[in-house]
Amino acid sequence: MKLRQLQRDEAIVREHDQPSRSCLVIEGFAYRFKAASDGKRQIFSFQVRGEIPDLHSLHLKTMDHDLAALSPAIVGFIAHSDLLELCVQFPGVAGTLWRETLIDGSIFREWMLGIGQRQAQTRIAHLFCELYLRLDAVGLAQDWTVSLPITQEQLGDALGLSTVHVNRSLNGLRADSLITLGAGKLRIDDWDGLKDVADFDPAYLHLRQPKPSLHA
Amino acid sequence: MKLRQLQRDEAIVREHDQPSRSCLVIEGFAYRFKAASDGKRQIFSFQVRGEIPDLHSLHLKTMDHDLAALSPAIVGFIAHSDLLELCVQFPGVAGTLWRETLIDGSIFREWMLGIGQRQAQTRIAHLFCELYLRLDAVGLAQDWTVSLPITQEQLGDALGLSTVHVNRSLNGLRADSLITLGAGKLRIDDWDGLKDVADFDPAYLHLRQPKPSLHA
DNA sequence: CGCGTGATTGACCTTGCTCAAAACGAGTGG
DNA sequence: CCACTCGTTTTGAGCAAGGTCAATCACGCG
Repeated sequence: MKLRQLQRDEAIVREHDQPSRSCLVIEGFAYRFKAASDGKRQIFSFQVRGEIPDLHSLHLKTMDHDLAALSPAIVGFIAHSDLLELCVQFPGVAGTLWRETLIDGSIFREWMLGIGQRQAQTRIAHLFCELYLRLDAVGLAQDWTVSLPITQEQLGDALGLSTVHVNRSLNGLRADSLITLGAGKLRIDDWDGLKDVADFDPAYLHLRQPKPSLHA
Repeated sequence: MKLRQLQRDEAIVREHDQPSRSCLVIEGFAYRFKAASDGKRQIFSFQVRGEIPDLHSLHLKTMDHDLAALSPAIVGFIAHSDLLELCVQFPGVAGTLWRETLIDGSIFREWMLGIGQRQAQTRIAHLFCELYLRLDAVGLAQDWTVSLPITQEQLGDALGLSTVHVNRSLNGLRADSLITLGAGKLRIDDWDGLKDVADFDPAYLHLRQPKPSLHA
Protein backbone atom coordinates (compact mmCIF):
# COMPACT_ATOMS: atom_id res chain seq x y z
CA MET A 1 0.00 0.00 0.00
CA LYS A 2 1.23 3.43 -0.94
CA LEU A 3 1.78 5.64 2.08
CA ARG A 4 1.79 9.37 2.29
CA GLN A 5 2.75 11.84 4.97
CA LEU A 6 0.49 14.87 5.15
CA GLN A 7 0.80 18.33 6.60
CA ARG A 8 -1.93 19.91 8.61
CA ASP A 9 -4.76 21.02 6.32
CA GLU A 10 -3.24 19.37 3.28
CA ALA A 11 -5.87 18.16 0.80
CA ILE A 12 -6.24 14.45 0.21
CA VAL A 13 -9.08 14.50 -2.32
CA ARG A 14 -11.09 17.41 -3.59
CA GLU A 15 -14.66 17.98 -4.64
CA HIS A 16 -15.12 17.09 -8.35
CA ASP A 17 -12.13 14.72 -8.30
CA GLN A 18 -12.67 11.23 -9.66
CA PRO A 19 -10.26 9.19 -7.57
CA SER A 20 -9.33 5.63 -8.50
CA ARG A 21 -8.30 4.77 -4.96
CA SER A 22 -9.45 5.35 -1.43
CA CYS A 23 -7.56 6.55 1.58
CA LEU A 24 -6.97 4.76 4.88
CA VAL A 25 -6.11 6.88 7.89
CA ILE A 26 -3.09 5.36 9.59
CA GLU A 27 -2.04 8.09 11.95
CA GLY A 28 -3.44 11.48 12.88
CA PHE A 29 -6.82 12.79 11.83
CA ALA A 30 -8.57 13.53 8.58
CA TYR A 31 -11.71 15.55 8.10
CA ARG A 32 -14.28 16.14 5.40
CA PHE A 33 -16.04 19.32 4.51
CA LYS A 34 -17.89 21.19 1.83
CA ALA A 35 -18.04 24.92 1.23
CA ALA A 36 -21.09 26.96 0.33
CA SER A 37 -20.75 29.60 -2.32
CA ASP A 38 -20.50 32.37 0.25
CA GLY A 39 -17.35 30.82 1.65
CA LYS A 40 -18.82 29.32 4.79
CA ARG A 41 -17.98 25.69 5.15
CA GLN A 42 -19.42 22.72 6.94
CA ILE A 43 -17.19 20.01 8.31
CA PHE A 44 -19.14 16.78 8.48
CA SER A 45 -16.74 14.27 9.87
CA PHE A 46 -13.50 13.73 11.66
CA GLN A 47 -11.84 10.47 10.78
CA VAL A 48 -9.54 8.52 13.02
CA ARG A 49 -7.06 5.70 12.66
CA GLY A 50 -8.38 2.72 10.78
CA GLU A 51 -11.13 4.56 8.94
CA ILE A 52 -11.51 5.00 5.19
CA PRO A 53 -13.07 8.45 4.83
CA ASP A 54 -13.60 8.31 1.08
CA LEU A 55 -14.63 4.70 0.76
CA HIS A 56 -17.78 5.91 -0.95
CA SER A 57 -15.72 6.90 -4.01
CA LEU A 58 -15.65 3.19 -4.78
CA HIS A 59 -19.21 3.48 -6.06
CA LEU A 60 -19.73 7.22 -6.47
CA LYS A 61 -17.27 8.26 -9.10
CA THR A 62 -17.21 11.98 -8.48
CA MET A 63 -16.35 13.44 -5.10
CA ASP A 64 -19.02 15.75 -3.75
CA HIS A 65 -16.82 17.21 -1.00
CA ASP A 66 -13.25 17.68 0.15
CA LEU A 67 -11.10 15.44 2.32
CA ALA A 68 -8.06 16.82 4.10
CA ALA A 69 -5.72 16.22 7.01
CA LEU A 70 -6.79 17.83 10.27
CA SER A 71 -3.35 17.44 11.78
CA PRO A 72 -0.10 16.07 10.44
CA ALA A 73 -1.10 12.57 9.40
CA ILE A 74 -0.10 9.42 7.60
CA VAL A 75 -2.53 7.87 5.17
CA GLY A 76 -2.37 4.88 2.87
CA PHE A 77 -4.03 4.54 -0.51
CA ILE A 78 -5.84 1.45 -1.71
CA ALA A 79 -6.74 1.10 -5.37
CA HIS A 80 -10.45 0.67 -6.03
CA SER A 81 -9.60 -2.27 -8.27
CA ASP A 82 -7.96 -4.02 -5.31
CA LEU A 83 -10.91 -3.30 -3.09
CA LEU A 84 -13.33 -4.66 -5.64
CA GLU A 85 -11.27 -7.78 -6.06
CA LEU A 86 -11.22 -8.27 -2.31
CA CYS A 87 -14.99 -7.97 -2.27
CA VAL A 88 -15.31 -10.66 -4.92
CA GLN A 89 -12.85 -13.07 -3.34
CA PHE A 90 -14.07 -12.62 0.20
CA PRO A 91 -17.77 -11.83 0.21
CA GLY A 92 -17.64 -10.91 3.86
CA VAL A 93 -15.39 -7.98 3.09
CA ALA A 94 -18.00 -6.32 0.93
CA GLY A 95 -20.51 -6.51 3.73
CA THR A 96 -18.05 -5.13 6.24
CA LEU A 97 -17.05 -2.22 4.05
CA TRP A 98 -20.65 -1.49 3.20
CA ARG A 99 -21.42 -1.49 6.88
CA GLU A 100 -18.69 1.06 7.51
CA THR A 101 -20.25 3.44 5.00
CA LEU A 102 -23.63 2.93 6.66
CA ILE A 103 -22.24 3.88 10.05
CA ASP A 104 -20.83 6.95 8.37
CA GLY A 105 -24.38 7.81 7.37
CA SER A 106 -25.70 7.13 10.84
CA ILE A 107 -23.21 9.59 12.28
CA PHE A 108 -24.28 12.18 9.72
CA ARG A 109 -27.84 11.78 10.93
CA GLU A 110 -26.86 12.32 14.52
CA TRP A 111 -24.87 15.40 13.60
CA MET A 112 -27.84 16.73 11.66
CA LEU A 113 -30.00 16.30 14.73
CA GLY A 114 -27.44 18.20 16.73
CA ILE A 115 -26.90 21.04 14.31
CA GLY A 116 -30.58 21.40 13.61
CA GLN A 117 -32.04 21.05 17.07
CA ARG A 118 -29.56 21.26 19.90
CA GLN A 119 -28.01 24.19 21.70
CA ALA A 120 -24.39 25.16 21.38
CA GLN A 121 -23.08 23.60 24.59
CA THR A 122 -24.95 20.40 23.95
CA ARG A 123 -23.55 20.13 20.44
CA ILE A 124 -19.99 20.56 21.61
CA ALA A 125 -20.40 18.12 24.46
CA HIS A 126 -21.96 15.61 22.09
CA LEU A 127 -19.08 15.82 19.68
CA PHE A 128 -16.61 15.23 22.48
CA CYS A 129 -18.52 12.20 23.70
CA GLU A 130 -18.55 10.77 20.20
CA LEU A 131 -14.89 11.39 19.51
CA TYR A 132 -13.89 9.97 22.85
CA LEU A 133 -15.74 6.72 22.26
CA ARG A 134 -14.50 6.35 18.71
CA LEU A 135 -10.92 6.97 19.72
CA ASP A 136 -11.27 4.66 22.67
CA ALA A 137 -12.59 1.97 20.33
CA VAL A 138 -9.28 1.98 18.46
CA GLY A 139 -7.19 2.17 21.59
CA LEU A 140 -6.34 5.85 21.45
CA ALA A 141 -7.76 6.84 24.81
CA GLN A 142 -5.96 6.62 28.14
CA ASP A 143 -6.90 8.11 31.47
CA TRP A 144 -9.94 9.80 29.97
CA THR A 145 -7.63 11.65 27.64
CA VAL A 146 -7.36 11.64 23.86
CA SER A 147 -5.20 13.54 21.44
CA LEU A 148 -7.37 16.08 19.66
CA PRO A 149 -5.43 18.61 17.62
CA ILE A 150 -8.35 20.79 16.64
CA THR A 151 -8.88 24.54 16.58
CA GLN A 152 -11.98 26.29 17.81
CA GLU A 153 -12.57 27.51 14.29
CA GLN A 154 -12.72 23.91 13.05
CA LEU A 155 -15.05 23.00 15.89
CA GLY A 156 -17.27 25.86 14.82
CA ASP A 157 -17.27 24.73 11.20
CA ALA A 158 -18.27 21.25 12.29
CA LEU A 159 -21.01 22.36 14.64
CA GLY A 160 -22.48 25.26 12.72
CA LEU A 161 -21.29 27.80 15.28
CA SER A 162 -19.08 30.87 15.13
CA THR A 163 -15.61 30.69 16.62
CA VAL A 164 -16.54 33.19 19.26
CA HIS A 165 -19.52 31.21 20.37
CA VAL A 166 -17.54 27.98 20.45
CA ASN A 167 -15.08 29.67 22.74
CA ARG A 168 -17.76 30.86 25.11
CA SER A 169 -19.55 27.55 25.15
CA LEU A 170 -16.31 25.72 25.82
CA ASN A 171 -15.76 27.94 28.79
CA GLY A 172 -19.16 26.91 30.01
CA LEU A 173 -18.19 23.25 29.87
CA ARG A 174 -14.92 24.04 31.63
CA ALA A 175 -16.66 26.00 34.33
CA ASP A 176 -18.78 22.95 35.04
CA SER A 177 -15.62 20.83 35.32
CA LEU A 178 -16.71 18.54 32.53
CA ILE A 179 -13.69 18.72 30.24
CA THR A 180 -10.18 20.04 29.84
CA LEU A 181 -9.25 21.03 26.32
CA GLY A 182 -5.94 22.42 25.22
CA ALA A 183 -2.52 21.66 23.85
CA GLY A 184 -4.01 19.27 21.35
CA LYS A 185 -5.56 17.13 24.06
CA LEU A 186 -9.05 16.57 25.32
CA ARG A 187 -9.60 15.19 28.78
CA ILE A 188 -13.02 14.13 29.98
CA ASP A 189 -13.25 15.17 33.61
CA ASP A 190 -16.80 14.04 34.23
CA TRP A 191 -18.14 11.53 31.74
CA ASP A 192 -21.58 11.22 33.24
CA GLY A 193 -21.95 14.95 33.52
CA LEU A 194 -20.79 15.46 29.96
CA LYS A 195 -23.01 12.72 28.61
CA ASP A 196 -25.84 14.40 30.39
CA VAL A 197 -25.46 17.87 28.92
CA ALA A 198 -24.68 16.22 25.56
CA ASP A 199 -27.96 14.27 25.44
CA PHE A 200 -25.67 11.49 24.29
CA ASP A 201 -26.74 7.96 23.39
CA PRO A 202 -23.98 6.01 21.66
CA ALA A 203 -26.32 3.64 19.82
CA TYR A 204 -25.86 5.53 16.57
CA LEU A 205 -22.17 4.65 16.49
CA HIS A 206 -23.09 0.99 16.12
CA LEU A 207 -20.03 -0.07 18.06
CA ARG A 208 -19.84 -3.81 18.32
CA GLN A 209 -18.77 -3.93 21.95
CA PRO A 210 -19.97 -0.96 23.85
CA LYS A 211 -17.98 -0.50 27.03
CA PRO A 212 -20.27 -1.25 29.92
CA SER A 213 -18.28 1.12 32.10
CA LEU A 214 -19.04 4.01 29.82
CA HIS A 215 -22.51 3.35 28.58
CA ALA A 216 -24.20 2.63 31.85
CA MET B 1 -43.65 -8.85 -2.01
CA LYS B 2 -45.85 -7.97 0.91
CA LEU B 3 -47.63 -4.66 0.42
CA ARG B 4 -49.00 -2.34 3.01
CA GLN B 5 -51.19 0.72 2.87
CA LEU B 6 -50.21 3.42 5.32
CA GLN B 7 -51.95 6.40 6.84
CA ARG B 8 -50.34 9.76 7.10
CA ASP B 9 -47.75 9.74 9.90
CA GLU B 10 -48.07 6.02 10.46
CA ALA B 11 -44.81 4.45 11.64
CA ILE B 12 -43.05 1.97 9.40
CA VAL B 13 -40.04 1.17 11.56
CA ARG B 14 -39.02 2.67 14.86
CA GLU B 15 -35.76 3.50 16.57
CA HIS B 16 -34.41 0.45 18.44
CA ASP B 17 -36.33 -1.96 16.19
CA GLN B 18 -34.38 -4.79 14.63
CA PRO B 19 -36.21 -5.33 11.37
CA SER B 20 -35.67 -8.41 9.24
CA ARG B 21 -36.87 -6.70 6.10
CA SER B 22 -36.61 -3.39 4.35
CA CYS B 23 -39.27 -1.17 2.92
CA LEU B 24 -39.72 -0.03 -0.66
CA VAL B 25 -41.77 3.10 -1.27
CA ILE B 26 -44.29 2.38 -3.99
CA GLU B 27 -46.60 5.32 -3.73
CA GLY B 28 -46.66 8.48 -1.65
CA PHE B 29 -43.84 9.70 0.56
CA ALA B 30 -41.96 8.36 3.53
CA TYR B 31 -39.70 10.32 5.85
CA ARG B 32 -37.11 9.59 8.47
CA PHE B 33 -36.45 11.43 11.69
CA LYS B 34 -34.99 11.24 15.13
CA ALA B 35 -36.07 13.03 18.26
CA ALA B 36 -33.83 14.65 20.85
CA SER B 37 -34.65 14.14 24.49
CA ASP B 38 -36.29 17.55 24.77
CA GLY B 39 -38.83 16.53 22.19
CA LYS B 40 -37.49 18.49 19.24
CA ARG B 41 -37.03 16.34 16.23
CA GLN B 42 -34.96 16.42 13.10
CA ILE B 43 -36.26 15.03 9.85
CA PHE B 44 -33.36 13.95 7.69
CA SER B 45 -34.91 12.65 4.56
CA PHE B 46 -37.99 12.50 2.45
CA GLN B 47 -38.22 9.34 0.37
CA VAL B 48 -40.00 9.03 -2.89
CA ARG B 49 -41.24 6.25 -5.13
CA GLY B 50 -38.67 3.58 -5.84
CA GLU B 51 -36.48 4.30 -2.84
CA ILE B 52 -35.67 1.96 0.04
CA PRO B 53 -35.41 4.26 3.05
CA ASP B 54 -34.23 1.65 5.51
CA LEU B 55 -31.96 -0.34 3.27
CA HIS B 56 -29.22 0.23 5.81
CA SER B 57 -30.96 -2.13 8.21
CA LEU B 58 -29.59 -4.89 6.00
CA HIS B 59 -26.20 -4.39 7.66
CA LEU B 60 -26.98 -2.32 10.74
CA LYS B 61 -29.19 -4.49 12.83
CA THR B 62 -30.66 -1.89 15.15
CA MET B 63 -32.52 1.13 13.82
CA ASP B 64 -31.10 4.40 15.04
CA HIS B 65 -34.08 6.48 13.92
CA ASP B 66 -37.73 6.33 12.91
CA LEU B 67 -39.28 5.84 9.51
CA ALA B 68 -42.86 6.87 8.83
CA ALA B 69 -45.28 7.79 6.08
CA LEU B 70 -45.42 11.50 5.25
CA SER B 71 -48.68 11.13 3.41
CA PRO B 72 -50.97 8.21 2.77
CA ALA B 73 -48.63 5.75 1.08
CA ILE B 74 -48.14 2.25 -0.18
CA VAL B 75 -44.97 0.42 0.68
CA GLY B 76 -43.67 -3.06 0.01
CA PHE B 77 -41.46 -5.12 2.27
CA ILE B 78 -38.51 -7.16 1.10
CA ALA B 79 -36.95 -9.72 3.43
CA HIS B 80 -33.28 -9.14 4.15
CA SER B 81 -32.65 -12.78 3.37
CA ASP B 82 -34.02 -12.23 -0.14
CA LEU B 83 -31.92 -9.13 -0.63
CA LEU B 84 -28.79 -10.93 0.48
CA GLU B 85 -29.51 -13.80 -1.84
CA LEU B 86 -30.00 -11.38 -4.72
CA CYS B 87 -26.64 -9.84 -3.91
CA VAL B 88 -24.95 -13.22 -4.05
CA GLN B 89 -26.62 -14.35 -7.25
CA PHE B 90 -26.25 -11.08 -9.08
CA PRO B 91 -23.12 -9.29 -7.92
CA GLY B 92 -24.16 -6.13 -9.70
CA VAL B 93 -27.16 -5.78 -7.43
CA ALA B 94 -24.99 -5.45 -4.35
CA GLY B 95 -23.06 -2.63 -5.94
CA THR B 96 -26.23 -0.88 -7.01
CA LEU B 97 -27.81 -1.12 -3.59
CA TRP B 98 -24.64 -0.05 -1.88
CA ARG B 99 -24.53 2.92 -4.23
CA GLU B 100 -28.04 3.91 -3.20
CA THR B 101 -27.04 4.02 0.44
CA LEU B 102 -24.02 6.13 -0.49
CA ILE B 103 -26.19 8.66 -2.26
CA ASP B 104 -28.29 8.74 0.85
CA GLY B 105 -25.17 9.76 2.73
CA SER B 106 -24.29 12.37 0.15
CA ILE B 107 -27.68 13.98 0.58
CA PHE B 108 -27.19 14.00 4.34
CA ARG B 109 -23.98 15.91 3.84
CA GLU B 110 -25.65 18.50 1.69
CA TRP B 111 -28.42 18.92 4.23
CA MET B 112 -25.85 19.34 6.96
CA LEU B 113 -24.20 22.09 4.97
CA GLY B 114 -27.55 23.75 4.61
CA ILE B 115 -28.67 23.45 8.21
CA GLY B 116 -25.29 24.48 9.55
CA GLN B 117 -24.38 27.31 7.21
CA ARG B 118 -27.21 28.60 5.09
CA GLN B 119 -29.97 31.09 5.77
CA ALA B 120 -33.58 30.12 6.10
CA GLN B 121 -34.77 31.10 2.61
CA THR B 122 -31.80 29.42 1.01
CA ARG B 123 -32.44 26.20 2.92
CA ILE B 124 -36.05 26.05 1.89
CA ALA B 125 -35.29 26.84 -1.73
CA HIS B 126 -32.56 24.20 -1.73
CA LEU B 127 -34.89 21.54 -0.45
CA PHE B 128 -37.43 22.37 -3.14
CA CYS B 129 -34.80 22.16 -5.86
CA GLU B 130 -33.70 18.78 -4.58
CA LEU B 131 -37.17 17.35 -4.26
CA TYR B 132 -38.14 18.59 -7.66
CA LEU B 133 -35.19 16.91 -9.34
CA ARG B 134 -35.61 13.68 -7.47
CA LEU B 135 -39.31 13.51 -8.25
CA ASP B 136 -38.65 14.43 -11.85
CA ALA B 137 -36.10 11.62 -12.05
CA VAL B 138 -38.83 9.10 -11.33
CA GLY B 139 -41.35 10.74 -13.61
CA LEU B 140 -43.40 12.49 -10.96
CA ALA B 141 -43.01 16.03 -12.26
CA GLN B 142 -45.15 17.69 -14.89
CA ASP B 143 -45.34 21.31 -15.86
CA TRP B 144 -42.90 22.29 -13.14
CA THR B 145 -45.30 20.84 -10.62
CA VAL B 146 -44.92 17.99 -8.18
CA SER B 147 -47.17 16.56 -5.54
CA LEU B 148 -45.77 17.49 -2.15
CA PRO B 149 -48.12 16.84 0.75
CA ILE B 150 -46.05 18.43 3.46
CA THR B 151 -46.88 20.79 6.30
CA GLN B 152 -44.84 23.81 7.28
CA GLU B 153 -44.15 22.16 10.59
CA GLN B 154 -42.55 19.21 8.81
CA LEU B 155 -40.54 21.56 6.65
CA GLY B 156 -39.32 23.23 9.81
CA ASP B 157 -38.34 19.93 11.39
CA ALA B 158 -36.36 19.05 8.29
CA LEU B 159 -34.60 22.37 7.99
CA GLY B 160 -33.97 23.21 11.62
CA LEU B 161 -36.40 26.13 11.58
CA SER B 162 -39.49 27.03 13.55
CA THR B 163 -42.87 26.78 11.86
CA VAL B 164 -43.32 30.51 12.10
CA HIS B 165 -40.04 31.21 10.41
CA VAL B 166 -40.75 28.69 7.67
CA ASN B 167 -43.99 30.47 7.00
CA ARG B 168 -42.33 33.85 6.72
CA SER B 169 -39.52 32.56 4.56
CA LEU B 170 -41.97 30.82 2.25
CA ASN B 171 -43.76 34.10 1.81
CA GLY B 172 -40.46 35.60 0.79
CA LEU B 173 -40.04 33.00 -1.94
CA ARG B 174 -43.61 33.58 -3.05
CA ALA B 175 -43.15 37.32 -3.13
CA ASP B 176 -40.23 36.80 -5.49
CA SER B 177 -42.45 34.64 -7.74
CA LEU B 178 -40.17 31.65 -7.37
CA ILE B 179 -42.64 29.03 -6.22
CA THR B 180 -46.26 28.26 -5.55
CA LEU B 181 -46.89 25.94 -2.65
CA GLY B 182 -50.24 24.77 -1.43
CA ALA B 183 -52.92 22.13 -1.64
CA GLY B 184 -50.27 19.43 -1.47
CA LYS B 185 -48.54 20.69 -4.59
CA LEU B 186 -45.33 22.53 -5.27
CA ARG B 187 -44.90 24.45 -8.49
CA ILE B 188 -41.58 25.91 -9.50
CA ASP B 189 -42.34 29.25 -11.12
CA ASP B 190 -38.76 30.29 -11.78
CA TRP B 191 -36.22 27.49 -11.75
CA ASP B 192 -33.20 29.63 -12.40
CA GLY B 193 -34.22 32.14 -9.80
CA LEU B 194 -34.90 29.43 -7.25
CA LYS B 195 -31.66 27.63 -8.00
CA ASP B 196 -29.92 30.91 -7.49
CA VAL B 197 -31.27 31.75 -4.06
CA ALA B 198 -30.85 28.07 -3.15
CA ASP B 199 -27.13 28.00 -3.96
CA PHE B 200 -28.06 24.71 -5.61
CA ASP B 201 -25.67 22.37 -7.42
CA PRO B 202 -27.24 18.98 -8.16
CA ALA B 203 -23.93 17.10 -8.28
CA TYR B 204 -24.51 15.68 -4.79
CA LEU B 205 -27.57 13.79 -5.99
CA HIS B 206 -25.38 11.70 -8.27
CA LEU B 207 -28.14 11.41 -10.81
CA ARG B 208 -27.05 9.35 -13.77
CA GLN B 209 -28.62 11.53 -16.43
CA PRO B 210 -28.88 15.09 -15.34
CA LYS B 211 -31.41 16.95 -17.43
CA PRO B 212 -29.55 19.44 -19.56
CA SER B 213 -32.55 21.69 -19.60
CA LEU B 214 -32.52 22.00 -15.85
CA HIS B 215 -28.89 21.90 -14.94
CA ALA B 216 -27.54 24.45 -17.34
C1' DC C 1 12.96 39.36 20.88
C1' DG C 2 9.60 39.56 17.15
C1' DC C 3 6.00 36.94 14.58
C1' DG C 4 2.02 34.54 13.67
C1' DT C 5 -1.62 31.67 14.77
C1' DG C 6 -5.16 30.69 17.74
C1' DA C 7 -7.73 31.86 22.14
C1' DT C 8 -10.28 35.20 24.59
C1' DT C 9 -13.10 39.17 25.59
C1' DG C 10 -16.25 43.16 24.96
C1' DA C 11 -19.94 45.60 22.63
C1' DC C 12 -23.44 45.54 19.63
C1' DC C 13 -26.55 43.49 16.19
C1' DT C 14 -29.44 40.03 13.47
C1' DT C 15 -31.68 36.00 12.56
C1' DG C 16 -34.71 33.23 13.94
C1' DC C 17 -37.50 31.61 18.23
C1' DT C 18 -41.47 31.86 21.47
C1' DC C 19 -45.93 32.92 22.76
C1' DA C 20 -50.35 33.95 21.53
C1' DA C 21 -54.09 35.17 18.79
C1' DA C 22 -56.56 35.17 14.53
C1' DA C 23 -57.72 33.52 9.92
C1' DC C 24 -58.51 29.70 6.81
C1' DG C 25 -60.18 25.51 4.77
C1' DA C 26 -61.49 20.81 4.26
C1' DG C 27 -64.47 17.48 6.29
C1' DT C 28 -68.59 16.26 9.32
C1' DG C 29 -73.09 16.29 11.08
C1' DG C 30 -77.49 18.58 11.18
C1' DC D 1 -76.61 24.67 2.76
C1' DC D 2 -74.91 25.96 7.24
C1' DA D 3 -72.60 25.47 11.72
C1' DC D 4 -68.80 23.39 13.89
C1' DT D 5 -64.29 21.38 14.47
C1' DC D 6 -59.71 20.38 13.98
C1' DG D 7 -55.44 21.00 11.88
C1' DT D 8 -52.76 24.27 9.47
C1' DT D 9 -51.38 28.78 8.02
C1' DT D 10 -50.68 33.45 8.95
C1' DT D 11 -49.62 37.57 11.69
C1' DG D 12 -48.01 40.46 15.60
C1' DA D 13 -44.96 41.51 19.42
C1' DG D 14 -41.23 40.74 22.23
C1' DC D 15 -37.09 38.02 23.18
C1' DA D 16 -32.68 35.41 23.02
C1' DA D 17 -29.25 32.53 21.12
C1' DG D 18 -25.81 33.12 18.54
C1' DG D 19 -23.36 36.13 14.93
C1' DT D 20 -20.20 40.04 13.71
C1' DC D 21 -16.56 43.16 14.35
C1' DA D 22 -12.59 44.38 16.48
C1' DA D 23 -9.23 44.55 19.96
C1' DT D 24 -6.28 42.08 23.14
C1' DC D 25 -3.94 38.18 25.01
C1' DA D 26 -1.06 33.89 25.06
C1' DC D 27 2.22 31.05 23.48
C1' DG D 28 5.29 28.23 20.55
C1' DC D 29 8.89 29.08 17.35
C1' DG D 30 12.71 30.89 14.64
